[in-house]
Amino acid sequence: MSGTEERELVAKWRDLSTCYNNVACDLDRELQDQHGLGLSEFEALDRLIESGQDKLRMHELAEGMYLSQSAFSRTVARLERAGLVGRSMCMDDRRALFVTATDAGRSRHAEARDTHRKVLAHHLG
Amino acid sequence: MSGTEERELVAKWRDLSTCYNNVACDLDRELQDQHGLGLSEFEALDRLIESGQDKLRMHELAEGMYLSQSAFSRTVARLERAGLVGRSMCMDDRRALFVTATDAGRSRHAEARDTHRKVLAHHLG
DNA sequence: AGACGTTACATGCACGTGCATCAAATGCAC
DNA sequence: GTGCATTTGATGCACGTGCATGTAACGTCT
Repeated sequence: MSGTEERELVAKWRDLSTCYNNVACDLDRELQDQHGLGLSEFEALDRLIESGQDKLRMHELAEGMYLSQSAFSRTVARLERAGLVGRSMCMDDRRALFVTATDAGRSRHAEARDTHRKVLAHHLG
Repeated sequence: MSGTEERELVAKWRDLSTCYNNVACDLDRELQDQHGLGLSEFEALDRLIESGQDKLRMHELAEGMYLSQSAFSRTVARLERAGLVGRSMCMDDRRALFVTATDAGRSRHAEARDTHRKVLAHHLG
């Protein structure tokens, strides 16, 4: 690999990193300040509601979210503690848990959604 | 903003997020396993050495690194504890500290640099 | 049925991070 | 000069994360 290629590669990585961190930082701050939601909390709530399903297994909801299993488990626990989602037993498979959005969760999501989209539009639009 | 535009925006953000996390995760793991360096530690060391300067003020080195001042301070502290950089007083401004790479720091960087570039090439090449 | 590996979630722990704050040195106004 | 805001870097604290592990409920194979 030539020095020029290397420098381009590193520059590309720094751009990616800078861009991601700018958006994530801004997003987290806005969601936290205006709606009391962390970024991963919003992301989980958003995926749950946008899925169209009224209940999803933990494992299904976790798919595609860049969080470890433990981090995701705690994220849902925080959402539950805040009254935004509920967890219920799954009778087909008693190891699994269903996650459902509460009314409070739906309305909080509706509010936060605008903030989320606005920040994204500002950075990526 | 139309629903289509929104979905595109969210999709773009998820792509960015996914891509960044994949690279960062892989990079951190490889650097940690093979060279005992965290990602932010490598990044700081890399910027210090690639700067061409043999010493930089903390504040200068921190520029462009997506870390809070406190996180950066601790990152350099870890590098110092590992013997990879040294900190020395700056006589022009006695608040400031100079950071310099040690020989151990330079050789560790030389080793880790290949790993770093290889991971970047694999993901972004 | 019994044994064993696998899957789904939760939890103890160590660690890196950001925020707020602190101490010290500097610059600036007067 | 004195006073005060600003800058530089360190630190206490709370918190989110990943890793390893634990627990319980599957599935499979004999």
